[in-house]
Amino acid sequence: MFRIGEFAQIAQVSGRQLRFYDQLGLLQPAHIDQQTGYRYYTTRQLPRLNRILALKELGLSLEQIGPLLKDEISPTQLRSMLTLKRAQIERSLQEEEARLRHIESRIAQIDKEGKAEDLDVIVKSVPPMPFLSLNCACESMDEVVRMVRTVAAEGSRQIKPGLRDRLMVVARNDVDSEKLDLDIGFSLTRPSNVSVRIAGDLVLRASELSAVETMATIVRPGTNAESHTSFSAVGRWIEANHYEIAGACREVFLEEITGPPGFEGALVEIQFPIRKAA
Amino acid sequence: MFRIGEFAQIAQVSGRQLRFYDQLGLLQPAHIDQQTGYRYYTTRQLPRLNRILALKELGLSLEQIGPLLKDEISPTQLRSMLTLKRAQIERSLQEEEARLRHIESRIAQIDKEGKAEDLDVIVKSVPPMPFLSLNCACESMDEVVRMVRTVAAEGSRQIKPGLRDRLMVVARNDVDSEKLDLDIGFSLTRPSNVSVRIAGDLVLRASELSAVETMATIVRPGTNAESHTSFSAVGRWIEANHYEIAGACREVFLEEITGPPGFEGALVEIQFPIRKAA
DNA sequence: GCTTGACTTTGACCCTACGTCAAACGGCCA
DNA sequence: TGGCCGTTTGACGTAGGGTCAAAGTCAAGC
Repeated sequence: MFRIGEFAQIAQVSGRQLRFYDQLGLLQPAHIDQQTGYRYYTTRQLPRLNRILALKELGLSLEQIGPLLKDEISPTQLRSMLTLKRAQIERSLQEEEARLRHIESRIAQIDKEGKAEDLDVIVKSVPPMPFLSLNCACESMDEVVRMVRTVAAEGSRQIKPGLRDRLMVVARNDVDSEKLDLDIGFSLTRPSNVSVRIAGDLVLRASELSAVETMATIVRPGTNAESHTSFSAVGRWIEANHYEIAGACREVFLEEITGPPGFEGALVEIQFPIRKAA
Repeated sequence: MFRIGEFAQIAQVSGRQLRFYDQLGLLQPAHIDQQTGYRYYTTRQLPRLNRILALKELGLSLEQIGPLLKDEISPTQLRSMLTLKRAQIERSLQEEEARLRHIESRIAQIDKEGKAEDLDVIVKSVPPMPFLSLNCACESMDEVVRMVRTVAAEGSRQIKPGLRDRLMVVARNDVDSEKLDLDIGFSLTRPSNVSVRIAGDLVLRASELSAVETMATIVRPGTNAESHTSFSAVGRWIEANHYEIAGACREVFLEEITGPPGFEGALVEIQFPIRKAA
């Protein structure tokens, strides 16, 4: 019969831990003095405690361990618990590895360039959303800019605020042909079949933007002139983290476009659908 | 100006999270209505929020992230934080990998043998401790048993209880020669220079058992006849978990030896110093 | 027998990074 | 003006204990 301190020393755990396990019913003392409340343990309880510790080492929670201590537990049940846990560990291993690559690429970037530009790339998922857009194949960036401003202006005027959500540009990057093949329009707060006529034969038509589960995004402040740095930041990030581009890039205008041409102040979120590289 | 819900939706975080970051001072709303307490956010705060999320993704705690958001933070400081974190992740990666190997070996064992025997092997570290022992090279297990019982009996009689701790047998496994080269004696609760004479020329002399940082241990109940299964369980465990034996095996008698010869009821902890295999 | 110091008890609060729930109040649309 | 959703603060919960406090116990030395 040992008091809790000595038993704790033998088993290399803390007294607090033993009291905790007692409280959870995982390991009850062999005897409790009714007068003093002192817990007394015997060496016969060491195997049980060690089994608890061993299962804990495997990553199981104390709650999961409880049932596994009963004698009538079958190897099959134990096996299935372990298999479950294995899957969990494999997942978390991959996450940790990703984190590690991630950090290493940041450190390398700091060493190389003196700063970490792509610190602001974050991964998110987007739900499907109704989209009211115009397809246009532009020849130049200037043409894109003019078209976006036109759509923005007409959209703001003709789509009622309760339906209109945010101005977006979606690349139809089938192949990087000479032309910029874009969908320019507004996401909607709810499905709708309206169409909006702009300047003659240009019409915004309803469609749906599909959901994307993993999307590398960056919020870019400032002018178009600097946009390439944001794009390259995302590109580096994607490469450094072993992803690859898996779809059409989107640009979401987070603010209404106001002021002089060029979108100088507008915050834009650039979104790249990605998937883990093979 | 967005209310918290819309801003949360844009940034793909929960409102609770934004309030929490506000409370920590990580991200304060652009404006708070003094009448209603409503928080209002603008797109200008998205970059800061994204930086928080990105750093969190790297595994930094919110507390660590706080200072990194200040503009005057130098890339050097950032680099050192990241390097620190990298080391942490590398450690936890190794632990997870060990856990995974561990689990897989258990699953394999269940599949092969229908049960998991080495579930009770646990790793601990032991501090250095004073030791009062007799070296003896025995020819047979019978001789070992007799000698251990003699030492146990004499030790119990001659070493005062306050000083005497536990009966131990330490293998001097220089090479596995024919003879069993053992130290048999008692660990002591404090350093001492006493020596104890047993039966003529046999004398227990004081020494010190060195500390061992990683020790694979198992508690074996029952008779010597079954001891080999415990040894082999530890052996399999060591192999499956990519360790190797790194020193002399110890056996610690967790109970006083009483009753008829053979240690039938005595619980013994077997300890193997181990190190990670190359 | 008494003192002293080491040990043990219960209880409470702390940690991360929020999720969940409740009661009360604000904003917006028909 | 009612209804409905959104927002506020506050409290409580999570896993696995660590740490601390006040009060009671044990064993050894004198």
